[in-house]
Amino acid sequence: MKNNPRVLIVEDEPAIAELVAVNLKHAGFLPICAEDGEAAQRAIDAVLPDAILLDWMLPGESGLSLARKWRKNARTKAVPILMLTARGDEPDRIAGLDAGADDYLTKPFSVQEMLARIRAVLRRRAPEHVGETVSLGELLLDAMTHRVSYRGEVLKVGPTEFKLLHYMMEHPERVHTRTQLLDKIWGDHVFIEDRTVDVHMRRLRVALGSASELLETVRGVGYRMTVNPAQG
Amino acid sequence: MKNNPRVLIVEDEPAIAELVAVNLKHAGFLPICAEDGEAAQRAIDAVLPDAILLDWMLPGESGLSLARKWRKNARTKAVPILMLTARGDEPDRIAGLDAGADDYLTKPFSVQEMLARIRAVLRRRAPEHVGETVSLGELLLDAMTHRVSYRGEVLKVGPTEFKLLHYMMEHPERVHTRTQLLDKIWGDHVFIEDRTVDVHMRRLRVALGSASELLETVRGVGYRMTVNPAQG
DNA sequence: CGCGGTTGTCATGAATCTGTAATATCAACG
DNA sequence: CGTTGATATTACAGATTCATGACAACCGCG
Repeated sequence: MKNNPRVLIVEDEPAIAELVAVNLKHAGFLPICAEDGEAAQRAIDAVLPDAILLDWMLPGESGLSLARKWRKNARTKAVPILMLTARGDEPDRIAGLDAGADDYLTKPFSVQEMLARIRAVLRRRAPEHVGETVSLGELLLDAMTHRVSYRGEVLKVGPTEFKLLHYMMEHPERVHTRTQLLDKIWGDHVFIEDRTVDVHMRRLRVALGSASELLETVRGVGYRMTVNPAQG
Repeated sequence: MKNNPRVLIVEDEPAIAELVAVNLKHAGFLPICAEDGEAAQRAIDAVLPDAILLDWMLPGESGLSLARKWRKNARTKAVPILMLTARGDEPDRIAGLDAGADDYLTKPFSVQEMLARIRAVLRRRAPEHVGETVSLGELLLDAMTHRVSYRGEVLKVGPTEFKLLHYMMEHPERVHTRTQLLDKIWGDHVFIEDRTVDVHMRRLRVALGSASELLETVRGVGYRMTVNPAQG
């Protein structure tokens, strides 16, 4: 229930974007909206989504072009792309799939169909995505190899700090109270001081080096990982 | 703060029961005592508690047996049970957890630990409270990420001011008296000067910057948040 | 056993927050 | 206008909360 799949919606028509977002949220996804290629790129740079709903017609860079670009990039290569097209004719479809789209939807489409197809591409990718790498901005964490890197530099992170980081990177932008973190990372049966979390945060910060700016303290509440650290 | 969790204490030793009850009450719980299985059953029949502290050794029916019984009953099935045992050895622990206990405490136990474990089992059962994001015009407040923004700009808001803002944004276009705000945000039991609210409103306004125009003073009554501020 | 590494706790000081009171402004009304 | 009651602003001491460094217990391993 926790790790709702992030679905990036790239759509310039606010009405459609909103409609899709509402339905996705209702279906247990975490929709993120972008009105053009630039905004979409920013969103992807921030947090890698689990799937992308990409409109064919966009102001500026076309959906086709974006799909090609993301397919080339190592980081985004594996993210499934669903093209949204107003036209259903063969040439466009071919072009879209050719550019690297995993599937396509013809407007107008039924909400049910959209959800079904998103689930399908996620299932298809699921095996290779399980326990793979999480990213937050330029910070990468690979659960398999148990490695963390920032801007290419490999960081040495202790066991507990790794688990902390992993959990927080899987739930970015969200404030976690000390108690919540204890429950999730240590287990809710252990009896540990809340303040101990502070110490581990400190250790994590030291390990992260300059990447520690992504880890914010929210006074009176807890901690948060963010792509957009408040500039001091 | 009204709905203090009810904790049923099933313990035949009056001294221990009393000690536990006092500490629970002090920690914001509503303790209910029962000296044996029969009394406990009556208490449960009366009002279903939120958690049960169950002594292992009891006159009459044993704690183990009671736990099993309650676990079978549909009404009490979901109530978390914490076993109190004098012995800490493995067999007892296994038997206790096997009978359906959620956790166990070995006497003598620290009050802090007891409280922590009770809170833990309550949290475990409690639904994950999700913070919704509230908006008022271009002012956004996200409880989940604990962030406030106005026209895209992220604002730094202190703890109390955040709570104030959150509450007032959830009830916009409505005047709140100082007393009402004290009740809702500080809690209806604290004794604080009405005028203190003024100071926090001032702090909130400073934090809001230009967004402070959405926060109006209603002379002689209190404060109000509105989308349509009266023109100066 | 000793060793390096990890873990939870604590003491301390710095940073920030809080409630109150004193003072300055303001708005309404005669 | 000037009075008056209410609100805004400022200053401040006490209280919280957090960061940090130190430390002892612990663990796995040679």
